[in-house]
Amino acid sequence: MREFRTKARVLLIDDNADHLRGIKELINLESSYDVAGATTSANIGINLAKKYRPDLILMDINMPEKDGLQAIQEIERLDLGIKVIALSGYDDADLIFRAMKIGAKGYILKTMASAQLIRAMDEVTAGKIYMPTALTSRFFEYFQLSFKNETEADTKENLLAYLTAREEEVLDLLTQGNNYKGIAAKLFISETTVKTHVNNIFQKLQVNEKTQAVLYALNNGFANRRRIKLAV
Amino acid sequence: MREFRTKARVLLIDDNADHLRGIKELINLESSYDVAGATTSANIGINLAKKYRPDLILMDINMPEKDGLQAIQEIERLDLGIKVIALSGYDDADLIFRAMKIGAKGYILKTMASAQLIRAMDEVTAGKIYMPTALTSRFFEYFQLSFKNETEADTKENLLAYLTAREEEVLDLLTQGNNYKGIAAKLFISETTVKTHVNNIFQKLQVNEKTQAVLYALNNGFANRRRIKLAV
DNA sequence: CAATTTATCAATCTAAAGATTTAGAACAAA
DNA sequence: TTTGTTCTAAATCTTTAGATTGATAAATTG
Repeated sequence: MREFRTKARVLLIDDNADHLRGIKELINLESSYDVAGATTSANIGINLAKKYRPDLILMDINMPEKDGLQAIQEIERLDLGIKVIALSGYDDADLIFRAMKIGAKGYILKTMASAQLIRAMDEVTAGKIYMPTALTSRFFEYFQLSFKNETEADTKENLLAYLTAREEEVLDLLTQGNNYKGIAAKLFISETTVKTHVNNIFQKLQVNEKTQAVLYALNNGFANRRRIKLAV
Repeated sequence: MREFRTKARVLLIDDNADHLRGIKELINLESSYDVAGATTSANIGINLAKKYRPDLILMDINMPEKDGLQAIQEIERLDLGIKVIALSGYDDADLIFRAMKIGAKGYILKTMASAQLIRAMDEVTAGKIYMPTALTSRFFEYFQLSFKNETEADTKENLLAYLTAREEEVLDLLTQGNNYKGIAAKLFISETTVKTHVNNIFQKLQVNEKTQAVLYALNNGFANRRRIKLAV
């Protein structure tokens, strides 16, 4: 499959010149990829990325001069569709989490076999996100730990459950910053009715002002359920 | 390696009786596992989990009676150290995300080869978290999408930067649900001073009420910076 | 040093929020 | 059918919130 496409062009960024040379040779052995450039400087790497628009970047994230994670973020913000694979010496869960958060398409340890790197390059080139099984496990442990507190908070009774459908609508509009007049207009009801609903909401949530109701809602999974909070 | 340990005990929960039987036979063929129980009811399954304390649970998460995700969450809350692998008919990113969020140790599609299931069971029994490569990619796409808005939001000017130290203090107390009297008491200043600060905050954040200022603060990385928001 | 920013406070408004009581209509459940 | 819940609304009242103007002292900056 790979054989039938144009060779993917790869940019290498690693402050360790020896390692850089090693990867370069490894990739040159692979018929599917061309090394479009190689540099030991993150800043130069970012400029090369802009200039040569490679398909793929292998980025060492443990560099002294400039943080590799920051470099990845800058490249992602350019929005050039360049896929970045993070290379790291450490299987640190926080590093993995942060790299994936900012948009790395893969995360490989330098100690891993070259086959693993090629596998990652193949998958990422094919539009997928790739991470070795061992690191995936590491990532998820960290991920689940982040949610643990929140999940425990869920254990306590959620007063939002007592709200009626209409009260939820009103509260939802409150969490969007509306005042009572605005809510009345949007729901086509009178402002006094809104006040009635709001007072009922206060009773049920055991608060006595708008802002507190909104804060309760946001802290207890209401409204923008699109937003998932990660306590890290 | 597995041969030298006691057989791990597995509880099966799947509303589809045929599928349940299939998995049971599959596991019986595996010398490393014993089926400790099998049921088509999530509720009965939870009770069996309490009673028999299996090492592992294979939980179908697409059940009509009770949501499998909810069942996983209940089992996690029991904190019995039972590892749960989610079985699903769908490779839906949101389902995967939610299952892993609440603590599933693995996620396997029913359509996957039995070897995949055994692999997952082996890994999870060994204390790791396991997800097939294809699903991992799916998960991370969703994960990165969640963070994209936030990253972009960072790009736009953050009006919070214009606040003075005192104004930040006042805003912080606002985001904790205090009214002006409360803030005055906590900062040992008069209520009119609080009002002055609040009015200045409004100017700078370009809003005109307390709740909106609080919402702006929460949506723009103010205060609880421990919390990372995942816009999903 | 002069100018600016920041933090403090008062007084005075208007507008909005919040509490409380009462009540009719629609609807579902017992 | 009766009972209960939900949604609607008005009237009334008290309390906050919010806008505006003006003023002082301290700290900062040019």
